[in-house]
This record gives sequence, structure tokens and C-alpha cells, in this order.
Amino acid sequence: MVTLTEIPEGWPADEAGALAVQDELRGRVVLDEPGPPPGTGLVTGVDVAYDDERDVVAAAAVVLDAATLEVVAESTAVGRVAFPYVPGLLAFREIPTVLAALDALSTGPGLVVCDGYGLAHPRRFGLASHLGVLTGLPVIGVAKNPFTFAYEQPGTERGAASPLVAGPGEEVGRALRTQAGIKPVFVSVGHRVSLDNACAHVLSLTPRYRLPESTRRADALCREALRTALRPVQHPVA
DNA sequence: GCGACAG
DNA sequence: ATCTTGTCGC
Repeated sequence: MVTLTEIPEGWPADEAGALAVQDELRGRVVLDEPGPPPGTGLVTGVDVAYDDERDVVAAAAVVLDAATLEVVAESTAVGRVAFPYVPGLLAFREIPTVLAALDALSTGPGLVVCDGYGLAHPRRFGLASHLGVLTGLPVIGVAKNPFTFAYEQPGTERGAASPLVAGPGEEVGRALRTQAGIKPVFVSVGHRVSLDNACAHVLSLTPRYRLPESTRRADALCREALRTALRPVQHPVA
């Protein structure tokens, strides 16, 4: 069964409204907790896929055992796209549907890993921070691109890292090499996790591929959920 | 001033 | 994000 997630009442209708929300929520981010220890407990990947033509977004949450990387639980949700794509306002596009997917899980999510950024954001309040503040969960962001931020190329070996900086002396995240000789990923803190711990989690989630297993699983699942949701219902014929 | 810019 | 065939490699 597929239910269409509602866009919450009071959801910002334009850029000015969204900026005001970020401004208000930014102060609630918690940055002084280390977060759950890497390699233990549960880790949940979240991701979304879009059909902009039909204004539909599908979200998936996949819970992994952090020690074995085996799937413990998963869920999906489908909704209307809640906001246009504006760099810096990505969270407003996907958060309602992501929250619905997290709510549908049969277990607590543990640490949440999302696509995109937390602190590494024009106003230091990216998707991972936003999701963290709304749920109270520990959240980190893992992005495939450095956005507008600068970094020095980390060493070529797996585990090598270098600061992702917004300006002289302001570290907003880390470029982390998860596979030897492969383009790094860009890790930033969302809520209630330290940057060191966030990077340790990401390394523990990348035994084989560039991107965390959590995101890879969530990516595959939300694409499938989108295909299913867009497939026209089959009426039985007599 | 203009364009680019996580997904 | 998404549009998209074949192809090189383990």
C-alpha cells in the first residue's frame, strides 16, 4: 500500500519563508556531543528520488547493523515535492517525506546518515542539521561534491582526510578518502555527532565502495519506491 | 554585476 | 536529482 505523504501545514511557501525557518532552527543544533560509537548499534541511511515532471518524491530509510552492515529494517514513503530546488534550501524539498519514512520504521534508527550536508552549508544548517533538529536524532551528512567549499586533496590511501573549509580557519567538514585513489566524499556534522566520530562511521560503512552502504541501500530502495509509485494501478479484467 | 552551487 | 548504450573489468 502506498500512501501519499502530506506537506505539513505552515511549510514555507517561498525562499524568504525557508530562510526564516533555517534562521530560527539553526540555534537548536547540538555540536558538543560525540554521538554513538562507530561500529556498534544501528545506522540508518536515508535518501530520496524525484520525478519532477509529476512533482513526486520517494524517500527510503534503511537500517543497518553497524557491526555487520546487514539490513535490519527498511521503509519508504511517497509524497509531493514540497519545495523547488534551490541550492542551500535542499532540505525543504525532501524532509517531509524523509520524516514519514523514518516514522514508518519498525525500529529506532540509531545514527542517521543522509545525502548532502550538515554544517557545510551557506548558513551552517544543511539537510543533516535540519533533520537532526526536527527528530532529535544523531545525524551526519555525506555528500558527493564539495559544493562551494574548498579543500586540499587528501592523501591517496583509504582513510586519508583533509579539512573542508568555508574560509580561512573555518572548518565545516572533511574531505574523506573512503577508497584508495578514488575521489573523496565530503563529511559534515549534522546534529549530536562529532566530526571525528562522523568520519569514523563513514569509514566503517565503506568497506568496498566510495559511498556508505547505508546510502547505497537507501538510494536503491527509494528509486524502486519511485518506480512502483509511478506505475499505473492494474485493474483486473473480466 | 553575473553565474555557479548539496540533491 | 535526471536524461541514457555500450563497455571495460573482476
